[in-house]
Amino acid sequence: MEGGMPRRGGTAFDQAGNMRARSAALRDVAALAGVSTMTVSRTLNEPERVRPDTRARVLAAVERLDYRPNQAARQLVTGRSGVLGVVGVDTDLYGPAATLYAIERAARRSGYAVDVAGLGSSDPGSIAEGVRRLRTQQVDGLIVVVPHQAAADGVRDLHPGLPLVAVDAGWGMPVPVVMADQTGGAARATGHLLGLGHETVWHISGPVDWMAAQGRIQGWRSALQAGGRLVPEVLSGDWSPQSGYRLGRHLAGDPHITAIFVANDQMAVGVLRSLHEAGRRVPEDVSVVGFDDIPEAGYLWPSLTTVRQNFRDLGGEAFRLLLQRMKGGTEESLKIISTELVVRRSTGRAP
Amino acid sequence: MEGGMPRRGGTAFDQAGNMRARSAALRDVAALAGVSTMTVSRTLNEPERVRPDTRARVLAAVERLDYRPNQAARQLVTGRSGVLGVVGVDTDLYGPAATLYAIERAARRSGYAVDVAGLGSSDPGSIAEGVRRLRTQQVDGLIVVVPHQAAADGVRDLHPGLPLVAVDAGWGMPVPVVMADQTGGAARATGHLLGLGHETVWHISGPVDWMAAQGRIQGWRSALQAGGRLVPEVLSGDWSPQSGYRLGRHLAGDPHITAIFVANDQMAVGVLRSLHEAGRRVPEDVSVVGFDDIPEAGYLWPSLTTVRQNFRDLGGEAFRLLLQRMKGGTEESLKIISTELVVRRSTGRAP
DNA sequence: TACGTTTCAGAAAACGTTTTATGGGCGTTT
DNA sequence: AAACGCCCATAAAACGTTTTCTGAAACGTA
Repeated sequence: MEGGMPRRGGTAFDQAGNMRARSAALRDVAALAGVSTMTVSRTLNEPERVRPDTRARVLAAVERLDYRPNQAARQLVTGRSGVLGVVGVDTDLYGPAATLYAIERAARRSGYAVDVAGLGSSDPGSIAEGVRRLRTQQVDGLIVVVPHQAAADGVRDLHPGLPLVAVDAGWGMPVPVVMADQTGGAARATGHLLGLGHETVWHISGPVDWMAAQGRIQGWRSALQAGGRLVPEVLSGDWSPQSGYRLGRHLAGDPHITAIFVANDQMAVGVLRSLHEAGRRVPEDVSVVGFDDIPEAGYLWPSLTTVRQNFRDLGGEAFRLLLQRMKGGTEESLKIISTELVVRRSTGRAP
Repeated sequence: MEGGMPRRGGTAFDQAGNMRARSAALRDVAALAGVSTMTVSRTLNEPERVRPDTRARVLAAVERLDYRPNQAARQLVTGRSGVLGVVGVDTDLYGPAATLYAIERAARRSGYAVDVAGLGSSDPGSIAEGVRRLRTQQVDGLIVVVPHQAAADGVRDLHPGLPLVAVDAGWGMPVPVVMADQTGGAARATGHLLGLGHETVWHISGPVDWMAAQGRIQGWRSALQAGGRLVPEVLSGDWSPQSGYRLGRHLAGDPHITAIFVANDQMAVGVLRSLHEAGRRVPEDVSVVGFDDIPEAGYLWPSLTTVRQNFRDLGGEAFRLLLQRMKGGTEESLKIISTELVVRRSTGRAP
């Protein structure tokens, strides 16, 4: 190798002799505009502090070279990456996906990028692993969407020193939490059915290690108890239509059962099906309420009475709280997103 | 301010006098282990090139200080960030969400982080903007999940110089493309209906500016033409159950229509509903086929015959192709993921 | 005109890692 | 016993930005 040219300050050529092997740096812009790198940096970050004509010259150079600041270099000195991490379960479920999109949208509006880390499972170890991955990426803040009890426990043990907000993690966490009003929604759903004259309401729940499942069970139970009703045994599914179908078949066989509150709409689809197969009409013989209000809910046959969760608000609030923490604020530490009962045709008066 | 201590090399104290205001750097580990920073770096990156006893000492120090490499610094010198960008439409639709998760999973397995950029709309400008955002984040490669025609056009104009793979973008792109076999799936669905004795098959499509919608229209049309059948006018929806319902009502009124191929399962839900309301039985009077095989499909009433897309494969292949490109390979440039007709109870012999 | 104040721009150091080049110790070969 | 390699470890430079400090010019006022 003969000598080699100095790397710093020289015009960039690639092996073939073409210009621009490496992309433009601050230095290149500065040279073209005839100013120092600092002036370029300032022009970009605090434009008002540089004289209009200088600014114009710099911006022209930026434009001409298609200059894009190197985030890594900036981050190295500022300590901020402009990236937010989102840890979530790796699932097709409507809720988590919708929440993720809402977070991303809110973050983007504020100029943050979003790094996602999916989790195969969600034991405390696995969630710690996800957090570790994102910390390695130097994220400025973290939103943990971990609806499992175990995961929530994992959140407690997390390394501090990084702003963090949990979504759906239940009460009593050492970090700010945003969650939908599962309990209230479930109670309203149950109350609605009781109000229609049903003796009691059966419940098909989600996996009991999910916070949301627990909240819905609790709301359902307390509504029954408030009305002095018998609290039937909880049937526990896994959120899938298939599990709804399977458990629904049990219930369909018992003619005394006239009202079912299902913990999510997907399982409700399976329940509706099992009732159809058993020849029990909805809502004439049996009333069904779901949870989530997935887009299909209003177009099932019959259309599904359900509890709507506003995932967009959920994600938006999670981001807002995180931003607050990142700025050092600490006012709010729990935000409950209200849920809404949407009455459609799958519920009717008790037979 | 009195003097101030030198920042470099000094032990880190915060204002209160506690240690570890800043997190451990290579230098700190090196000091503790009694070696140079380079030895630490090598221990972490090429462990076999350092003597076992030294290695042990270094690793102990790493452990003790809870050292995590600073990605920004590493990236600054290597030019690699270890981050992949995924730009996608900002939607709740099952397909895109499932694809994103599949990509994330595959990337994670290979040690890459994933940065997502949602798009409000997907005109060429908006997609260029999304790509720009991710380039700023110094991603090592880019997967563009942009099912719109307009977006696909936008991909053509993208800045080169960054490995890029498009998902669902159609043929003839200047970049590698991974897509599901929309056309074949639609043709099989249509052929299935014709095989059951139906005169012809009506089609409710997705928005015609979506590549997937175009592919399915084309498959449906060619299957009809191959059978010498009349090709009815295409009714175009927006993927939502509501639009399926609205368009379904038109078709439900015409007793000559006995077979409908719907471009996705969500719209099919709306179609089923409109048929029920009109008193037309499925499959006795009308047969319906959907597309996607969403989890609910098998539990609708009647269960829905549909074309299954393997989104996991789609995402996995997209990542594989991208990795290939990032390594400089250029063998494959088009990968078609096969689709599969799943026959259930919503299709039957022509009346 | 001289002085103090403000505004604008530049120089140098620093962020934490890897790349490249160099040096010392040790075993093997003649 | 000297010379040659090889392995292991180190020193210094470089990546591209911002922070901090310093200087010069421009402005207003006395």
